[in-house]
Amino acid sequence: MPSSAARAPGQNGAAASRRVYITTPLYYVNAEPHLGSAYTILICDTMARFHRQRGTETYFLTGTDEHGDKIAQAAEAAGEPPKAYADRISDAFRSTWEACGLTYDRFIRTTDPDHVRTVRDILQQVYDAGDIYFSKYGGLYCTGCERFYTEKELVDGRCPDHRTTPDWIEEENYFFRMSRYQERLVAALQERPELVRPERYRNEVLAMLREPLEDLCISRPKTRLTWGIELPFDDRFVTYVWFDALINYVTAVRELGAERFAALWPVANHFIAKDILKPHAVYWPTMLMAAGLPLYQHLNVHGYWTVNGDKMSKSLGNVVRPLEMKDRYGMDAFRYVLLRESVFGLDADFREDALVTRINADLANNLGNLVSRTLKMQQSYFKGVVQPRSAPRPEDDALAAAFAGAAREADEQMGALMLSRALEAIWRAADHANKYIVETAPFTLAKDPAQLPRVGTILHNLLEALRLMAQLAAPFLPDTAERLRVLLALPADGLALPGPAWGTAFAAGHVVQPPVVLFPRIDVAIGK
RNA sequence: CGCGGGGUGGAGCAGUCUGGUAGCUCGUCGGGCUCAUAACCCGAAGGUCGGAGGUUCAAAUCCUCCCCCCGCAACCA
Repeated sequence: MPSSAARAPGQNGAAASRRVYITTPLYYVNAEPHLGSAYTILICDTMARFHRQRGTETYFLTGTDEHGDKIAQAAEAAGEPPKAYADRISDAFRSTWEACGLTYDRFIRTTDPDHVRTVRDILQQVYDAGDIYFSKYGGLYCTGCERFYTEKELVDGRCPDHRTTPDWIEEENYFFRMSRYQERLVAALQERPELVRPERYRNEVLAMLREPLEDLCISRPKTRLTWGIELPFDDRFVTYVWFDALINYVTAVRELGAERFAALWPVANHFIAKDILKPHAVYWPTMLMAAGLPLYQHLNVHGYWTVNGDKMSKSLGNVVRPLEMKDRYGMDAFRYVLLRESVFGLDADFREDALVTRINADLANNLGNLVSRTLKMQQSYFKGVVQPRSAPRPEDDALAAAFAGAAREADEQMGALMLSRALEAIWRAADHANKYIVETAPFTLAKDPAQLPRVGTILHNLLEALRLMAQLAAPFLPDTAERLRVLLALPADGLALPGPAWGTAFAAGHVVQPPVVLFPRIDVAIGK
């Protein structure tokens, strides 16, 4: 049954249309994966799993952005050709994401031939349409940095890095007539309030657009930079890295053929962090307008992570690496903490002590222990054999209702990108199941043989609760959901939605497994 | 006159858009249970929601002013 959220227009259009296209940013290959890059892709992975579980056609894209000045310089510093350097870092991303069990459909690289082709096609098209022109550009250029500076960026008129006075140089370049699309972009933001969300970022974009929009310089002369995609209409220049990178979102689905492109592109959901808001909320939609393509469905913007209250940086040495967290705590636990401890759109603080507390409280004590006690009783009293359910009592109905309510609320919250609240809702249902055990006290009833049928019913209900926990938690904790599914001896597709009605998933004679510890409690003092 | 974010019981955070019993997790104290990962359940203490003024029958929430903290070089989601 479709939830109210799935039907709410604008709220959850992706679900309503039964297909969704999810993208991470393309990670720039000048640094290796860290907490921030992991967070974005984890949200995307969770959303993708959520939609797939509901039978929504889902395409999920990630990849790496590999052209531009900074990469050329980093490669030189590393004593490698740019492509070899990009290969190396790109592999680091891919292998990290693979180790994390992420379920993207394609890992695109801006050096991929199909992408290069698409970029050149679009450039040519926009050029032919008259939205790209050739002009002189003057600016303050630091030869040490090989880049232009604005007056504001200079410190006492000097380059902040080299402390030299930049030269005024003039250069001829190609420009994209972005200014032409300013009004249309403002109109789009007003007509579709959820184009950029949460609202704080939409407001920020509207604030940017109160100033006149300048045209965008989209080329770099090869005399200055060769590591890029050559302009199709002038081989003396390569493409500015943002113009190149953003187009990846189109490349990936264009390669799937015209039909799927037409279906998937309008339901594009980009997920980004707030630092790259402007390219995605201003450059990209105007580029799409110029290319005659529809705008994306949503630009979803999240906040930043600090670490123990500090900005995460290499110089502070507090960079959190996803693989280290996975090795130390397990991928599901790491996923859970990131998604539970942050509110989409707001900044969040990562603290390892808070992570341990959260894992112990929610995963070990609440969910893990619920699994242990339920399966243990099922084992002790019935050797794992599921008993028939007799007529439900009010407390049984209340348990079922708690899970139905959690499912509904999780759906609603996911539609609004409130992953943390979806998890809260699901865990309230687990709470309810723990209370249900105390309330119904099957361990007391079991002492009286005459009460065994009631005990069987209670445990049957609890197994249903575990099944729904696995089902609801699956997008967030995929490995745990799978382990639970196996413990419950459910079929491989046993967690898909909509699943069997409450009380009908376990046939007579069904045998479940003895308990295992899903999440060992972590000793706070040691950290494990 | 820069831009943005934030100030909510001991700690960490939701809630503010769409005013109406101040909520969650952890911690503390007391009790219960014994199926369970010393887990689970119940109860309690603890907050003038940064300050001042205003609107309102009613303000953490709307308006005005003020104070304080944090980002805005690079790395980079």
